[in-house]
Amino acid sequence: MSRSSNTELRRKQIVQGLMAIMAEDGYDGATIPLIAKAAGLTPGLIHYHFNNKQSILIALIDHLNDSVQKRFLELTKKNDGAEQLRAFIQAYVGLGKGSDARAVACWIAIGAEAVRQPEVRTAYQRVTKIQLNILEEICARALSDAGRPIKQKREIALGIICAIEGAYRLLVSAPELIVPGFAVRTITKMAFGLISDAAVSNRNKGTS
Amino acid sequence: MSRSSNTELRRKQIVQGLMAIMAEDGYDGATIPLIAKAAGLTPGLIHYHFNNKQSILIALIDHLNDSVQKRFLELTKKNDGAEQLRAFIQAYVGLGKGSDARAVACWIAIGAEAVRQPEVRTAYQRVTKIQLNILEEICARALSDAGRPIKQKREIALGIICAIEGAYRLLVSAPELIVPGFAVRTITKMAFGLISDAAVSNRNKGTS
Amino acid sequence: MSRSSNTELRRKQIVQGLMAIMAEDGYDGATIPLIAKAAGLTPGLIHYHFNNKQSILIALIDHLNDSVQKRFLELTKKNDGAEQLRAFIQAYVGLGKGSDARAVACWIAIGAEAVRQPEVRTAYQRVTKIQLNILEEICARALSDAGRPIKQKREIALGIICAIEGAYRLLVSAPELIVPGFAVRTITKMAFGLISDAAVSNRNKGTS
Amino acid sequence: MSRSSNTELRRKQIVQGLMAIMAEDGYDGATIPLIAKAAGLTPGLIHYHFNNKQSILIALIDHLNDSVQKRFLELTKKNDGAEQLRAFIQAYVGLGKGSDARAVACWIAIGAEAVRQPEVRTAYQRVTKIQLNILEEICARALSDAGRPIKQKREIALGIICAIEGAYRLLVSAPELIVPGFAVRTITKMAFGLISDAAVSNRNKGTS
DNA sequence: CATGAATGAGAGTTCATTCAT
DNA sequence: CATGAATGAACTCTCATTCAT
Repeated sequence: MSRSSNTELRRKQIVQGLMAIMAEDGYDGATIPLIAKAAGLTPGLIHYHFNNKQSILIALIDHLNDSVQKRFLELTKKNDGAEQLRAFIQAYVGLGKGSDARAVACWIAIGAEAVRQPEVRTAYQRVTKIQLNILEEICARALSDAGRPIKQKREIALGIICAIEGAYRLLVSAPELIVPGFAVRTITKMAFGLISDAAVSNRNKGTS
Repeated sequence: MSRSSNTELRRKQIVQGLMAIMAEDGYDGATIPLIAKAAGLTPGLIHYHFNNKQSILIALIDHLNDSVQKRFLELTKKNDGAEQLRAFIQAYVGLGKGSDARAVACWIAIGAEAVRQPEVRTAYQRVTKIQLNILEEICARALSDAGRPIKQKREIALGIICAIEGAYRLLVSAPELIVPGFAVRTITKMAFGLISDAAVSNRNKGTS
Repeated sequence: MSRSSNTELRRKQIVQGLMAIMAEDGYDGATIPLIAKAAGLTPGLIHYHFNNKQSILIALIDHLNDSVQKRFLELTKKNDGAEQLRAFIQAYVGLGKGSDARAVACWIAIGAEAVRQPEVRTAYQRVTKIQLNILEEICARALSDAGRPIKQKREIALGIICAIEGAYRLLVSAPELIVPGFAVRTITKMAFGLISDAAVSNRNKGTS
Repeated sequence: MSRSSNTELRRKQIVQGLMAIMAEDGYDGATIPLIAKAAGLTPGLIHYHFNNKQSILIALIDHLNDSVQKRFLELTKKNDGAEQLRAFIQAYVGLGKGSDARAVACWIAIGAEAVRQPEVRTAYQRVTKIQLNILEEICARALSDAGRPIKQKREIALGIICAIEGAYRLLVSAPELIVPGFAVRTITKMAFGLISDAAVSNRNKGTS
């Protein structure tokens, strides 16, 4: 092998450094010197491997997407729609089961940055859409298994994603209010409530 | 002899200024000069009426709590638990119905700041708890009306709050993914799913 | 008496306020708001009674001069030169004997301000000169009593003033180095050393 | 590969810049932009080489200590205690003989800052103690040479230090009162007065 | 690749002073 | 006399970014 570039290694170090700092200090609090220190590198080198601070954040978003998808794949081997749905929720909100509190804290900060930085919003939407599509398929299967029409798979998936994102919020922003184990338990109930409600939902149309 | 105080007026102006800027630029992007400009005041005067930037944020949190509660009170005149629950969800996620997209964007930024600033976290938790308590009482009534045990009112309320907070996130961070009218419709379904599931939830205990 | 102005009272309050704050925070640390608070007044009123901050300082210098002179007059009733010299040193460095640690700390800060503010320097020199003149007379009497020529009264007085000012410095800037009771004891010795040396000082002329 | 550091050079420049400005404008008057200008650097660079303004001051205190000690070593080659004592006083108050009026003005400002900044007080006390220890040894030798008990070396040294510090004060704060050449001449007399008084000081015990 | 010095803009904050009330 | 709101300048300090070495 020729003397290989260590760019990929460095980029990983830097993204990990951003994650470590951002989890505690937010995006603005994650300064280049702090990221460099956490990564064991010098500030100048950061800008050799990344054009600017924002592009590190984009890389982190992709990294988080990769790892949550990997975790999902590990957990779901079942063919049954309901089981896959449980596995999905496990993978996303089951903190302490392979998940990472730092990643969740970063994700909250990323959502806030998405409001103001268009490029970040695009990346945030992209990975959210990927996960939404996965979940939509799972919902379709679960609906089909339950003998319900799959027409509402999109809104059901969106509802579940909302509940998951909201649980993240409370977990990092108001941890004292959280009942242990609540998140997986309750979100699962909400998800299956939506699935079983699907056939009869026309009754509630007036409520929107 | 002495001048009459206009501090309350000024403080309101400043809080409104913070809200206007923060909705677009986040907390760190809302600099004192920008807030002052938005409020039609000079930067020096900001610090005459507030000790520091953080205390403006705390005041904004209280203001948001006040207005959302006021909106809730306006919408709920019914005695029926289910109707109150619908009204609550309306009040909180019914954007375009007296709600304010800026307020939602701010709330997202506040949750992110709550991670890193202890005083902000305290304030965030305080108002979340207030709303959680209100919702808990509504859930208790709805459960009682439906002939279900009210034991699970806390977790149900938490689940609904999660869905609402998560909907906020998507609305401001990934607006393109949102189906119009989805939020009120789906969160209402999830809420009633939890209510009607309450009596039979022992079956699902293994899923947590 | 007619409705008298309270200007003199207010000026005293303000000067006392400056002294209280300046003793701990220095001249720059003694901000108008802090002085006002210490004086139980409002910041705006400060500038009604004094043109600017510097003029409060000048007033304080005069006040300190007044009180140290008053203290000196109380202590010296003797006609004997040596006794008067002892009384003078007592009055100036005898902390704990009617003296005021705050006044000493202020005096140090005043000396530092004298370097940069010409008006302050003038005031500082003026009161130092007053005290120098008093001391010079005392030295002249002591020299005369001892049968020495009074020609060196000026330099002797200056030397004693130096020792006193230096003792102030150490007392407030390096209190841990001070041996209790050292100041009065040693400065008295140095003073009488100069007095008794006066007649024979020609021997040492080469040392300057 | 990596750049060689010029930090030491820059730190020296900055300390010199502080000294130049502080001698005229005091510590608070020596703003970062002024220091930078005097050092021929940009304000931002100041904080690259020093954590904060206070740490520049601490560095200056150490620098002043170094140079006064160096000056003392140059002047004293004698083994005779009395000669060393003369050399010490020369080194410390002999302005115009290798000394620096700016250094003296800074030293006055440093003493004033020592009152309010604990870290500065510590540094001030540290270097004062170093010089006190040196002087104490010299006094011990001089006392021994004169056939006196050395028990009082500490108080004698303190008294001389007081006189020196006080002379500094008058030199910069009330220069018009100073007689040329007075300082070295008179302090030397006071010092030798204390030395020769040592054996008979019990007589004066009542005067403290 | 890597270092770390350097820049310039801009942050939050404080202040002496003024002045309408 | 007295208040306290208001101003504008200046402060220390931090930062993303650049670039000579």
